[in-house]
Amino acid sequence: LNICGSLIGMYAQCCKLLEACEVFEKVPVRDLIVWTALIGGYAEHGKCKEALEWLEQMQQHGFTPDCLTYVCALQACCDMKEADMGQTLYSQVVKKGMNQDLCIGNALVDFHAKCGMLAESWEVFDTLPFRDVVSWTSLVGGYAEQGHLEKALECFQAMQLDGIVPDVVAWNTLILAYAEHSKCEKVYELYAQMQEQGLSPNSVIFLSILHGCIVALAMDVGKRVHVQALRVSKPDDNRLALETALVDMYGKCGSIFDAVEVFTSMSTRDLVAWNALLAGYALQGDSETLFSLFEMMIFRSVQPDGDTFRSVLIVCSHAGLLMESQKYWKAMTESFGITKTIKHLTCIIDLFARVGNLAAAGLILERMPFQPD
RNA sequence: AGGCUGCCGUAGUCUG
Repeated sequence: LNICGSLIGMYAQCCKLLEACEVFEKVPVRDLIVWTALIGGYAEHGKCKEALEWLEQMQQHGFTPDCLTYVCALQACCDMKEADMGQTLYSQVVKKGMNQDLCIGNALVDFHAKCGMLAESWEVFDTLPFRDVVSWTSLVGGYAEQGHLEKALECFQAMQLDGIVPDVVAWNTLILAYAEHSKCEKVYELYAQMQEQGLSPNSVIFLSILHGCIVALAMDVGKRVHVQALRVSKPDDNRLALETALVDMYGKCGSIFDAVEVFTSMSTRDLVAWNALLAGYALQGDSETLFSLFEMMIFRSVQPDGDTFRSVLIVCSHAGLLMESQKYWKAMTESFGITKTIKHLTCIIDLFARVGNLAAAGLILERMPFQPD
C-alpha cells in the first residue's frame, strides 16, 4: 500500500508543492513511485529545473526510471530550455526499447513538438505501434505553435482518416491555433463543426474563442459566445476563469460597461479577475474609477500584485498624474511589499516624458537598476 | 491497490 505516493500526487495537483515535498521528506522508505510522484508534481507546474534535479537525485539514490518516471521527466523537458536533457532522456528510452510504449511515445512526440522539432516528432510518431488522439493532438499543437495553420489542419484531418475521433481537447487545440491568428470566422466554423459531431463545448473552448475575439477585437463574436457560454457551461467547470476571460474580452474590446456587468455578476472574484477589470479601465484611461476600484479591492481583502500596479501606473502616466503616481509608487513597496520591475519603471519614465520633464525621464533611465528594454 | 502523456483565465515569455 503506497499512501505516500498518492498523497504527494494529491498535494501536487492542488499546487501544494511544498506540502508534497514535506510528505516526501517524511517518507521512511522512498520507492520509485514516491520519487515519480514528486517529479511529476514539479513537472506539471512548470518547475522543470527542480523536477529534473529530483530526477538526478533519484538516480543517485540508485533508482532506475520506469515508464511513468520518463513521462514525467519528459513533461518537464517540454520547456524549450531543457531540450538537451530531453534528448538525453530520449536516447535512454530508446536504448531500453521503451519508445514503443504509447504513453512514453506520446510524451516524446509532444516533447519534440513543443521544442519545434516536428521532424523528430514524426519520427517517434511513425515508430508507434498504435497512435491515439493524444499522439495526433500533440502534432496538431506542434504545428500550431509554429504558426503553421494549414499543417495543423492537415494533421487534424489525417487523424480522422486514421480512424480516430477528435475529442474536445483536439478540437480546442485547433480552435486556439486559429484564434491566436485572429481567424475568427474559422474559429466559429470549427466551433460549429465540433458541435455537429455531437461534442459539447467546455469552458476551455470558450476561453479559446474569447482569446480569439481579443486578438481580432471582435466583440460581436464575443457577445455571442458570452450568451452561449453562460447557458451551456457547468458552474463547476472553470467558472471563474470563464468569467474573467469575459471581463478581459470586454475590457480589451473597449466595452468597459459590459466588463463591469460581468464582474458584478460574479460570485467570487480573485486577484486575476480584479486585475482584468483594472486593466480594462487602464485602457480606457479612466483613472478616477480605477483608483476607487483599487481601494475597493483592498477593502475586500484582495492583495494587489505587480500587475495590479501596472494598471495603476499606466493610468497615471496616461493622465499625467505625477503626484498620484508617486503615492502609489511608494505604497507599492512600503505597504504591499511588491518588487518593482522594469515594466513599472517604464510607466514612470513615460509619465515624466509626457508631462514634459524629459530631464527627469532621462535621469531615471540612466540610473535604473535594470537593463533598458 | 498506489505515481503517468495532448488544450485552459489577468499577467509573463519571445519577436518587432
